Amino acid sequence: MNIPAQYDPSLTEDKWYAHWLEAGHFHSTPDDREPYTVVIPPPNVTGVLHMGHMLNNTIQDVLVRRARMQGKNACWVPGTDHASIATEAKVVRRLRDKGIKKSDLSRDEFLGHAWEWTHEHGGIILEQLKKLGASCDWNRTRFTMDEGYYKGVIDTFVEFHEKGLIYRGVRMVNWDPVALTALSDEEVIHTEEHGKLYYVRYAVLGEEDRWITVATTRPETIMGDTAICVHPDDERYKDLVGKKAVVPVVNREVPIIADDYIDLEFGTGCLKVTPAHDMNDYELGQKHGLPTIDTINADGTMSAEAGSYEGMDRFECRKKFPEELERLGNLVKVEDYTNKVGRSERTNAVIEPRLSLQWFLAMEELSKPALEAVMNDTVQFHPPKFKNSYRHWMENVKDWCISRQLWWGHQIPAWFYGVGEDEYVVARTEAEALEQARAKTGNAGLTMDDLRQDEDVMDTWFSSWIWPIQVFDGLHKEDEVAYYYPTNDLVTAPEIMFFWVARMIISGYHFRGEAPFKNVYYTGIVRDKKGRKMSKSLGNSPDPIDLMKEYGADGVRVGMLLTSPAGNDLPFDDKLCEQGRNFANKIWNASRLVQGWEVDEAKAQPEAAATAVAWMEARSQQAMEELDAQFAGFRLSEALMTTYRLVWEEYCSWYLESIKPPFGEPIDGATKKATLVLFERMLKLLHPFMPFLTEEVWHWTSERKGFEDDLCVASWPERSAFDRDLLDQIELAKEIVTGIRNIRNDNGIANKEKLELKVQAGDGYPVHLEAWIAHLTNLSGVEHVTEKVKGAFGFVLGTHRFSVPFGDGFDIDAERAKVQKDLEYQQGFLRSVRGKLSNEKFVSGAPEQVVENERKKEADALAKIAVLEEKLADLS
RNA sequence: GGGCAUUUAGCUCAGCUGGUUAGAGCGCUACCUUGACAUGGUAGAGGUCACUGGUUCGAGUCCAGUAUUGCCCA
Repeated sequence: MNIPAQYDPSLTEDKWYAHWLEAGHFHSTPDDREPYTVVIPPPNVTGVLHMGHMLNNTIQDVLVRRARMQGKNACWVPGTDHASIATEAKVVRRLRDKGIKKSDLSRDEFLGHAWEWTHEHGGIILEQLKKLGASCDWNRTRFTMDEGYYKGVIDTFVEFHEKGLIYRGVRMVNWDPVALTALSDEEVIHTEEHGKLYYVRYAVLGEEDRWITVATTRPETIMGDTAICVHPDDERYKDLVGKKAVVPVVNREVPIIADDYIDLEFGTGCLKVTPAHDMNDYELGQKHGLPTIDTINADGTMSAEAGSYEGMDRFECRKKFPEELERLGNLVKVEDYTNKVGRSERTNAVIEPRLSLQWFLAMEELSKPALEAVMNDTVQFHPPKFKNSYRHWMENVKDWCISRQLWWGHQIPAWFYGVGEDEYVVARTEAEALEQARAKTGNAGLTMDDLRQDEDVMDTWFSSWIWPIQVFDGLHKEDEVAYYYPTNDLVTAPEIMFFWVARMIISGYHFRGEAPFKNVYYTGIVRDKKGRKMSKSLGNSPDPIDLMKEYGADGVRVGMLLTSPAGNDLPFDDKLCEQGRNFANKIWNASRLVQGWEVDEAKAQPEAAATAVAWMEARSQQAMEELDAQFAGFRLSEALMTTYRLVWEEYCSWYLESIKPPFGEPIDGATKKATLVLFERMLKLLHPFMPFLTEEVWHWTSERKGFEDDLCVASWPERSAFDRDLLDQIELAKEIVTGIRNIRNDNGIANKEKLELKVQAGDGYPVHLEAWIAHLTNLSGVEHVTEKVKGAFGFVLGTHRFSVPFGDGFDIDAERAKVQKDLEYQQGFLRSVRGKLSNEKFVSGAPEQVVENERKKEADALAKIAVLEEKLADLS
């Protein structure tokens, strides 16, 4: 076989992905096996793959592929999210580019455009995931607005409404004046921004030249003031409480009230209370029975209540209004000020707290079992540090505003039959709604034309929170959900712990009485080299598809996982993918080597090879033991590193070098056979991380007859007892090898030149490994001696002493310096050990085992020092 | 402002219940090319474990404080 020296992923990846699909390896149906289920965090339907997806889905695929090989019925359910606000914003933008305004369209016309966009761009991201090798069950692909799913969302709404948990209410909400919709708290991003703090004085009614001064960052809301508030203990203003102040410009008389909410230190200690435009003021207003005057329209312009400013943008008004205050003598001073400003996650518009009538879901009772489940580890968080913030949020959970003033999404199934805000019914279908409305009104003549459905849609998360149930149509039928639910592992970003994870656990308990998954693995944020979050606007995110073209999907997968412990940010660097690609190439070449060996069945197995086989057998078992622990703890980076070192360092650098026959010679049958067994084990361990390359070379190692022989569905290697003593002995033998190589290196002795080794063996010297050592270091022979060897390079390991007789012209000074350095190290070591042993308290206080250990170290160090001193004397 | 984390080699990270003068990968340095792979091999250098105090026979590991960086919440 003529195989190129370099691995070319483009020749294998598409081929094997198509092969796996054809074989149906990723498709799952319920059977007798233990299920292993993962539901994908559904990406936005019109999104494209970014580095965050790459990380997230690589992790999921590693877990799923490993489970599949372990004989579980692995089911990874893919799908997409309709992403109400994000998608609608994109559609609006596209229509605007075509010169169409959303307001010129009917709801149905707009939805037509949105569906068109969805069909055009939807699913691109799923195709991209296939390039990554994601082993999803594509037959199960769901969309949060496909027919069955839509129905599930509506049913959920109706059920909670029937239980009295969904209600309508006037609340202060986060209003996005650009998207013209309410947002949940989680969709608002707070950042520090520079602004100004305006000091404005209000005349106190009935007192000559008495003023009360407030500090505000939002002077444009002054016209909506309905009180001035001071702290009840504030001596400065005590006598003013109960009096009235006059709001400048609009000349409204408002009460001066007292409340301990006020921060004495902030500004002047006086607060203007504007219940219509500030969350806290609203609560103060409720508490003190203040009127609410709304001076800002939904689109962010000033309302009729703002008098001559009507129609002016709120930020323009913020500039103009203080000018009028100054003319009137009410503006005291203006300071520069930095404060937190909330902006819409989607449109970046400054959020306007706004009173509006919205739909809410009462959360307090619902969330209790979900809090409990995480705190008692029924649902385990990885890493567990996230339990803290989860608890904090769940203990302070607020009612969920689930309505959005958008068109793209699940329309709220409420129909109004009258003009009053309470004159509505909630139903699964129009027919049901009509029936209910007739019953409620007693008017049997009511028709659909008399009903008007609520214009709003539901928050996107109100559909994705039932994802682990409804991807199996679990709200409507039991067959599949009973088998696959609860799912096993969820892999997601901590940013959406509240949006999504917490709510899935809540809905899981509500609908199925148990949590939707057992483990939640939180990935970190992918950052660039400078530590910045990767984002489209910064343009610092590489295109994953380009990366996969350059380094291969396997290379990128390895790159993503190399430095990403759970919950830690991933400082991404192309270098990591390069490392992954190099690793792929290494495996490729190791395969080439093994593949190329001719076998001579008559040839006896060399002792060195037999040793190597026994050692590699034990070493790979030991690595599998480590891997199991690492996977159990979701320490995937460590698991990858364990596999990486096992394959590269131990299998390639030590094992293959140990068994390699001399150039041009065949290998003996026993060694070749054992090597193939070991190599297949390596491929299995590698497969979850590097599926394409491993599947390719898997098919070289032996004849594969059908789909069932694919590595993708091969059985995970079985654990068995292994020879730990041999592993320890080999570690010592490796040090001997290194010692001899060092002598060659330091003295410029070529590898071809045979050397003689003389050994003064101490206790536990691994004499049976000598053939192996000799093979790796090209020795002419090993001689055991009892006397010290003169005229030789030497090194000491434990109580064993090794010498290599000098050849011609060696550097005696360099050798002496080396011995001297070693001696100093040993003397320092001895001092530290003796420091402990001479400490009365250590000897009496520390456990016997520990003291014993120190005594042994002391003895070893003394022996080594004696040898080194002797050696030094020889050299002088 | 409140809460939670972080701080160990040039970089990215391990180091579990305190007990080898601290480990890995990458990078770096030296040497090595007819031989699986230079996307490689062999070897090497590199750390007062953020700082200050404390507990202990013994602290990277526990406690307190300070500083640092980051995240979440208000």
